[in-house]
Amino acid sequence: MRLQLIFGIHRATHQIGLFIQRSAAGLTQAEAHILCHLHESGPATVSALHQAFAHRRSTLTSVLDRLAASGMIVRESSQADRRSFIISLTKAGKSKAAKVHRVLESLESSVLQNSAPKKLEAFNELLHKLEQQASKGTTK
Amino acid sequence: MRLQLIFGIHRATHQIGLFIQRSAAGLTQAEAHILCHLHESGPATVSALHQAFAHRRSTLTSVLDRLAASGMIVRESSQADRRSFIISLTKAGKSKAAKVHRVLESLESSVLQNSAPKKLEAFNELLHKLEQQASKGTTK
DNA sequence: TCATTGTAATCCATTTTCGAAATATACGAA
DNA sequence: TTCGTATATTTCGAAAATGGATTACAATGA
Repeated sequence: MRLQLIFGIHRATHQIGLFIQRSAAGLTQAEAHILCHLHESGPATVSALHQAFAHRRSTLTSVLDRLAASGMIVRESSQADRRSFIISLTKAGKSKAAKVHRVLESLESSVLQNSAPKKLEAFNELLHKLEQQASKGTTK
Repeated sequence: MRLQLIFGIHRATHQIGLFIQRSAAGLTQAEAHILCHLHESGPATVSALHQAFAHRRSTLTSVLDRLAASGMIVRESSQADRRSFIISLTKAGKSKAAKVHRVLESLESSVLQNSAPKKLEAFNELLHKLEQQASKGTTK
């Protein structure tokens, strides 16, 4: 039997990475994603970003270090839980994030246009099931 | 507007990576994928693998180096085109590949079972469109 | 044939990602 | 309070991925 989901997802991920490189000069795929997430959902903790993308926490630390070094984000320690940091976009970060988000959005919409909503639904359903199954048995 | 496809794909990729680590001791996600591909489709050139997964060629070289070093694959230069190498599984590689393939297959089938074929179709359609759009404008 | 251009894959230096251990804070129970 | 355990994040060194230059071969046209 042929693997039908996994290979495609893997290839798509790489292709998206290449796309980001071409269109978002100077940003890593991870960096672009994080900026976009912050753009969409506002300030977030490292944990939240971890949940959103399933990077390793230490990977996130590096990515955030880079984004902070280039002035895109700031870390402020949360007063609700002083172990946590709240990551938020700087002015420069907001502008960059908006730009990248626009590009990715147009990529998505060019895929989704003329496509029945049912299809998107089915796509997300399978993807979600896959994530669940893959993370089954993981306590954390 | 919210990104609906890209984030999910990214997260799923990572999750699959974690899954592979847990179930295929000692293999990288990339290594596992390559073994599975060879298992499914038989000997292949580096280019073919490149097309299948969209890794950078230099990345593939490293991955293949590792797989060769651990005795999973061999490189034989192609006689049709002596610039190319044909990658094939060794005995040990075949056994490992079959094992990993079985695991990933069962992951997929647990996702696909009880799921209308239409859904898989829709999934692949969107994924394929996405790849196309993302690689648009790329000569190579 | 020769020169030119293109393709396949690798090598090396650099960047990114990661794992394990460490640091700091939170929280529940004795 | 004080201990023990759990959570949030970072640090640091190592492994993996990458970009650019390089080598080797192929293919085309004069």
